[in-house]
Amino acid sequence: MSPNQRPSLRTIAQQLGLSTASVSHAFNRPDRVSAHLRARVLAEAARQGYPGPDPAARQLRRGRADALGLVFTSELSFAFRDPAAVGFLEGLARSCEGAGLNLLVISAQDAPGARDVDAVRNAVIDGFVVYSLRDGDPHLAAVLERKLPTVVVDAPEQAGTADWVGLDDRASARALGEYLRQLGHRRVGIIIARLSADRHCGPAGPDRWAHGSSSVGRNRILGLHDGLATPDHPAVPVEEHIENSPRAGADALHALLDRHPDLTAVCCLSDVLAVGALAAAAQRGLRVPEDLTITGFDGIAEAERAGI
Amino acid sequence: MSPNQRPSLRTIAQQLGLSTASVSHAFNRPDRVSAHLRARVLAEAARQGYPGPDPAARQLRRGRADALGLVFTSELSFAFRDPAAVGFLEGLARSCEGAGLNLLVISAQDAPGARDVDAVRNAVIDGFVVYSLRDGDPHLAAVLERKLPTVVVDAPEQAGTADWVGLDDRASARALGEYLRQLGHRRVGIIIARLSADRHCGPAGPDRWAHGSSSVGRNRILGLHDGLATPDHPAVPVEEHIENSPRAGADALHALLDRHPDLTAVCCLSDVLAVGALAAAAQRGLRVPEDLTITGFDGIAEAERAGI
DNA sequence: ACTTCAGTGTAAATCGATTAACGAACCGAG
DNA sequence: CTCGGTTCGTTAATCGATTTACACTGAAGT
Repeated sequence: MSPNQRPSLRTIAQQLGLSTASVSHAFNRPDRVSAHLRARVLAEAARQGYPGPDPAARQLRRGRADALGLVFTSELSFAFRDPAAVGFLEGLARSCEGAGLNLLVISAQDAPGARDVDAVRNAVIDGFVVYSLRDGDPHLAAVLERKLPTVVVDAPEQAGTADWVGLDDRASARALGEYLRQLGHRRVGIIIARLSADRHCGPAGPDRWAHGSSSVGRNRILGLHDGLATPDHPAVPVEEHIENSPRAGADALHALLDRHPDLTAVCCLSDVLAVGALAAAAQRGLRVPEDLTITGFDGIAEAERAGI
Repeated sequence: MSPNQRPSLRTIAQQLGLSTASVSHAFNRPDRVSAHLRARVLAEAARQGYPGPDPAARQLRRGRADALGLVFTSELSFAFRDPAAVGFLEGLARSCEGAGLNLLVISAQDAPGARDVDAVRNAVIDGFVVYSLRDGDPHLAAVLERKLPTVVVDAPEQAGTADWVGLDDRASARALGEYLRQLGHRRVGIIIARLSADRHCGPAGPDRWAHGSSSVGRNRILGLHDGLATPDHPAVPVEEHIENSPRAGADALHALLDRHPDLTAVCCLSDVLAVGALAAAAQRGLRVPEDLTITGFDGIAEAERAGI
């Protein structure tokens, strides 16, 4: 009634001398009111500049938000640059569209904590998708507390009550290792990004990767080891870099070859790294695969183009 | 009380013989209740498995959702592949983190309509950011209907009551055109992606680009024209491609040069296109910039790397 | 004994909508 | 004239929390 009041179902109903129920029906259940009434309601709504039923109120009453929360890797910047992650995001976005769901992106920074976990607590959504978090990330705990339907993608594998999807990284890496072994490779190196939350950059020993907080990375290394290591040849050298990017792959390849000039193959544990490693190999005058074999991991388009 | 009821402030209050107000305070205003009471409440909450105050209810009462809606270009797939868009997304995500806001991504498909605009209608958010939509996109209308604070980025420029940020595309393109002219270029071509919603692929005449539904593209072409065209030299040939990708840039360059072998310079209206065009030029055995000048637009990292 | 005040907790209105269940009017059929 | 069946609308409970007053209890001040 009062002119400066924000319009709502009630203001419309009052103005028209109707019940809010009728107005609600006019919006949501056209078949349950007469065409005439509906027209009157819509007209009055337009007159008052009513934006339609308030989503928050509706969500409270209906108990569903028509939105999904995606808890995404800490470094959004790197995430967006990683075609594997982008591919996943794209697919998810597409499915959501199909299902009429919105997508709420929650980035899981490593930061202090409180503020950020709040994002998980306050998200108005019906369920969570958790993408590739590190072991023990507090966001996952916060997610589980919400008791909403949840799917964990890739990592961490121990996600409590939540559903999990992902590759069997260890088995596939082992297959790759065995294949390389069959090809005759005996001295193989590994390049990987961000085993753990700290910003280590350089060689990583077994103690480090066995306890890294990225289960994906850990499993891929372990798998390669399963496939490659034998009594007659020692631990596989691992080169770690903080970034997952072509540049990082290149830097790491140089570092690795400087330290182990005798390697005949290098496994990059993501395609993005492999792209950089290829470039670095070329720069060193190495022919691939004659002088050096390089492998990737993921199956992204860029990699195909680069001929990995 | 009843054992199978979902926990809420009230179930906790009842169990403890308190008022819901006290329980609410225990959660949000620790200083307004005694430490003892607070502890009891928290304990009971844990016992019942209470996930904390319901975000939807809180949002209804408080009137704010702590979330921003981003209405994003139709083709999410391309959007994610365009470093310019990704850069924007990343920056926005970062700012939201800083402000304690969540980010709700709403993709604006071209599709049928109804279903999709609903996403805009149902989004539980405090404000909109609209990124680079085509003129007349129904999503923008839906956004404006919500009467929330809104910022339109890049396009469309005529955004009604909403705020707008973006480049002065026309002026910067003109500057580029004039610069090329000074360098002595007289025969210049243009490569651009998606002037309009239809899937046109090939040469685009003035009639087409003057009425294209992408104001960004239109302005850049018009600006180049301002800077390049003179009485003694006719309209600048424009080659359009449906995609904004390196491959598209390459295809377009071939098409353009096949049709106009005498061009001395080609302006790609996005860096992504330019990257592809560079590759295509190399493939044709053209040296850049000796035989052919190629320009980009955006300032993305990949472009710098490619030496544009 | 009479304010006054600090410390704690409560009552109750409210945010804006949805939805079962019900009632009134009307209509042709028996 | 009455009965069963539609059609159109309303009543009222409810979703789960927030927040402004206000009430109560002791203790301290005068």
